[in-house]
Amino acid sequence: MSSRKRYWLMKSEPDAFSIDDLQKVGVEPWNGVRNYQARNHMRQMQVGDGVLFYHSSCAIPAIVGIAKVASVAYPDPTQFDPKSDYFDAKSTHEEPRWSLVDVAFERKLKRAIPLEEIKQHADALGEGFALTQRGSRLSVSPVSAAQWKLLLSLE
DNA sequence: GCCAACGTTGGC
DNA sequence: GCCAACGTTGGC
Repeated sequence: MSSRKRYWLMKSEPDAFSIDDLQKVGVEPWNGVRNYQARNHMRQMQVGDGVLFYHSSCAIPAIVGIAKVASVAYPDPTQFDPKSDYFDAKSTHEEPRWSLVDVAFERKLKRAIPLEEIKQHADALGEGFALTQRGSRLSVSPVSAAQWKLLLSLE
C-alpha cells in the first residue's frame, strides 16, 4: 500500500550539482544532507513523489526543473566514509544518523522560475512555503499540491 | 563580501 | 537545561 503522491522542494547549488548534472547522470543519491528536518522530510518520501529542483546561491536563484523520488530513504554511505566531507564520526551502522533518497531527472522547465518572481506569489503560496518564508534555509522541504500547481502554472 | 537568520555546540 | 559563541546558508 502506498499513500498519495506528495511533492517536495530540493535545493542545490548549481556550481556543485545542477539540473544539467542531474540530466546527465539520470539518477543521483542525494547525499550530504546534515540537517535533521531535511533528513526527516526525506524519510517521509515515497517512490514517485514529485520534486521541484531549485538552484540556490547563484546569479539567478530559481526553480529550474522537475525530478522524481526514485527510492525510499536509506542510510547515506558518506556518513561512514572518513575521507568524505560528510563523514560523521558519531554515526553507526547499527543506528545510522543520516538518510538519503535517490532522485531521478524528469525534465527541465520550459523556463526557469526565478525566486524574484516566486516572491510575487507569496500570498497565494501561503505561509508554509520554504522559498517565501523569511530566513528559511531548509534544503529539503514539503510542497502542497496547490503550491505545486501554482508554481508550474508560471512556467 | 556583507549580513540576517537559524542550527549546533559546549561551558556552566 | 540555559545561552553565548560559532558556523552555515543563501539572498543581495
